[in-house]
Amino acid sequence: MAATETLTAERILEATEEVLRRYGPAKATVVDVARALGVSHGSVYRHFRTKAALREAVTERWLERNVTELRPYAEGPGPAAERLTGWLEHLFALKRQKAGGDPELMATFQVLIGENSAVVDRHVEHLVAQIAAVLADGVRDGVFAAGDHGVTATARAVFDATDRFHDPAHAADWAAPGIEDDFRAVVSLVTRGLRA
Amino acid sequence: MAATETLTAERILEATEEVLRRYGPAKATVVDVARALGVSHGSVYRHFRTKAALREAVTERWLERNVTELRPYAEGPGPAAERLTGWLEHLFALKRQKAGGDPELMATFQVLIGENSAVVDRHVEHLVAQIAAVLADGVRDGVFAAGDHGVTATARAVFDATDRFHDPAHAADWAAPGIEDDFRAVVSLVTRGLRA
DNA sequence: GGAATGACAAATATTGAAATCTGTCATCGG
DNA sequence: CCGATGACAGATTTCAATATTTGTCATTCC
Repeated sequence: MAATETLTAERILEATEEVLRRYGPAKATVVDVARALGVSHGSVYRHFRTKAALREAVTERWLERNVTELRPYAEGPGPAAERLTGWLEHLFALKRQKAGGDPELMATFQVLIGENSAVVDRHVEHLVAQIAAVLADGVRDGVFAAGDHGVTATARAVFDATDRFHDPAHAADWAAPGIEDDFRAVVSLVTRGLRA
Repeated sequence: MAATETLTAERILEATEEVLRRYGPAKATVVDVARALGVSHGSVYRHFRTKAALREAVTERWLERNVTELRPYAEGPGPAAERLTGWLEHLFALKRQKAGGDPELMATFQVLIGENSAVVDRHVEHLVAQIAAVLADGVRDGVFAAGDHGVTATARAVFDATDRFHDPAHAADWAAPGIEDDFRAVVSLVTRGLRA
């Protein structure tokens, strides 16, 4: 039906996301994706060497959106301390919203995450770099101390310390009552630890 | 063969642990446990109402050992700051050792953990209480600040912030190079955050 | 010429019948 | 009398036959 438009990697990725959303990671097949696009599955293989590569590309796209959403905090103006808490709160809110709003989609996402740890590692690098940018501003302004092992190591420590509030592995906890308090307590502990 | 000894809950738990170790969580059956003890499976049901209850008891025993191992840091003498880092390091070392030394056993353990979240929650309470005891000593001695929301909330924040280094969900990461540095960076950040 | 197709082999997943396991309980034996 | 037994029904798991999917490639079509 959509055979009029040319088949691009982008269109295949959109269809794949839709198929994953509808059937889940276990049942979504390349044939399903091709059917959704009204083409033969052979055509999909022209754009993606394997099913794994296709799923990896979807995962990458998905994660990339988070980085984009958080960029304002990393680059935006304002005091570094507020930008850091804003960044952490926004990340947690994003994740919680996704996990709470559509648990099945979150489960699908978690499977993809598990399949593509290399992609995830690269994504974590991006996020840590965003934290590091905020920390660097804070150090420059004298509100944060440069950590014992450099800003990047400290940024990673901030990311690791808040792991429970952004790692999909903990998504099941995010609906628990009191999780907000736990989050605030950790953020408070971490920001105290950063103070100059 | 061991039919001479009386059948106790304790002996059943030992046999169950052995069976779990040998066959893994998916294959370990109540019949296997009974066979290992040389009794009928009906006898096992005299001591544990269900297979789930049996597994829960094993999980509880397993976790209890950790609490015992860490008690010296919680109660022992010495400066609170050193006891805290010692406690955190010992916990991480314990977990890493188990995960690295016998990955299959760790996987088994992780399945049991997942099945028995109520038991795990109680166990976490115990661990947080141990941290809280150290923090309370530190506050008394003037080396730690009482957190904004009380010692227990702060203790939980310490536990949460170091989650990546004790939660079995992250066991796969514990063999990565640089994990030691990551751990030290988080502990450093946290202890800074606690200082009076 | 270059993108799209669909037949095909090998790998993977599904299915349903057979086997095993869980949990109960009437009976046994010390 | 009281713990242990094993036969049993219903639930779950296993296994092997069957069907689907993945990935390739010679051929088709624009």
